[in-house]
Amino acid sequence: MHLDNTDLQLLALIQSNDSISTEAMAQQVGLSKTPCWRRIQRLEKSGYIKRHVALLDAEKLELGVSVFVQVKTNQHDANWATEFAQVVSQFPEVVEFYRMAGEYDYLLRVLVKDIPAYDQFYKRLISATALTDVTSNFAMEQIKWTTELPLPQLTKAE
Amino acid sequence: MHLDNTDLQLLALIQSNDSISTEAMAQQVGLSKTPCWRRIQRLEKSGYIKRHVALLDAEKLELGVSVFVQVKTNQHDANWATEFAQVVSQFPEVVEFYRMAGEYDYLLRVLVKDIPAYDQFYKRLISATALTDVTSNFAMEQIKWTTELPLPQLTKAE
DNA sequence: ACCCTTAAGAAATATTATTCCCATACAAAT
DNA sequence: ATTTGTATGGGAATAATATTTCTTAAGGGT
Repeated sequence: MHLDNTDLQLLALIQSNDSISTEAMAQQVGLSKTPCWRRIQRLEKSGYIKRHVALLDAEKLELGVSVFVQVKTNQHDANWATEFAQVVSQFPEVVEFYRMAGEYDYLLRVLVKDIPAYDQFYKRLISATALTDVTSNFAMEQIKWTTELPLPQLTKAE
Repeated sequence: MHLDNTDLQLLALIQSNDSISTEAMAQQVGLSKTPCWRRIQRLEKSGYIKRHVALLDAEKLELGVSVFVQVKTNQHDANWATEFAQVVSQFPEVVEFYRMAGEYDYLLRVLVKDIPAYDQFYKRLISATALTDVTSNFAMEQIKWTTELPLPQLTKAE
């Protein structure tokens, strides 16, 4: 499926602000609301738009501490990996979870209230997974965090 | 400001799915739509709800590669740090950016199409910041990624 | 009992989303 | 050149939803 300039503009708009009405969006991209609405429908059905969510204030909700957890393991068979992915993903505190190339095997971002809360989490993690080589790195400050994908710059003409 | 169980339920709901109508939300938390709507307004005005966004499919948009960049520096004065934060935040590819405790000073998550695209980014980053100690770690697989905060479990009675 | 505050809900209204119908542009086929 | 099909846009009507308005009930303090 092909995305033209207008589609990209709409995606850029909607990933930055989803409160805006179809009519207002239409104006911004130079369409009337019907074709604009249809394009967004199409982007949703084709999966470019995955979901609509509200972003909450982590600080206000006492979840201001991000901890990055590096995991090394010597278990490398597929079954173990699947099981491990399953178990770790269950934890709501684990908001990001990657399998890595290089130095360590997995990287987690864990979101907690404070250090003691992290310690609680850590103990649960260890007992659930029997990991041994786990390094925790604490973030002091979140300088930037965005859900906006770096979309390609729009071409002037098509 | 105090959040009761219903507020937390609403936050949990809306951070998971913002397409749902006020009426449907109201049903789920056992309210009629007016008080439900008012609670959400209140949560927005008080800042618990920061914004409403659409989440796009990074794979489909050819932005499937996450690179974690660890930065060490010996510059530690406040002016330099402010300037650095500014410059790095400008890059749209930098979707997360933390100041860290411990081993390294900063951690970035950079979102790119592929390795060559990362190399392009890397060169721009280096020339913009004059950094020397930079380690790049590539994610092979994104096992979990969510914007949903781990909200406290709801209490049975208040 | 009385006042005051807080929160709920029903109904009315305003706004927005969605559908329906038609128009235009362009390309391929005859 | 005319036709036919396909893709895209837009105006107007309708349906759904958000927002306001008004009213009621419950609890706490005097």
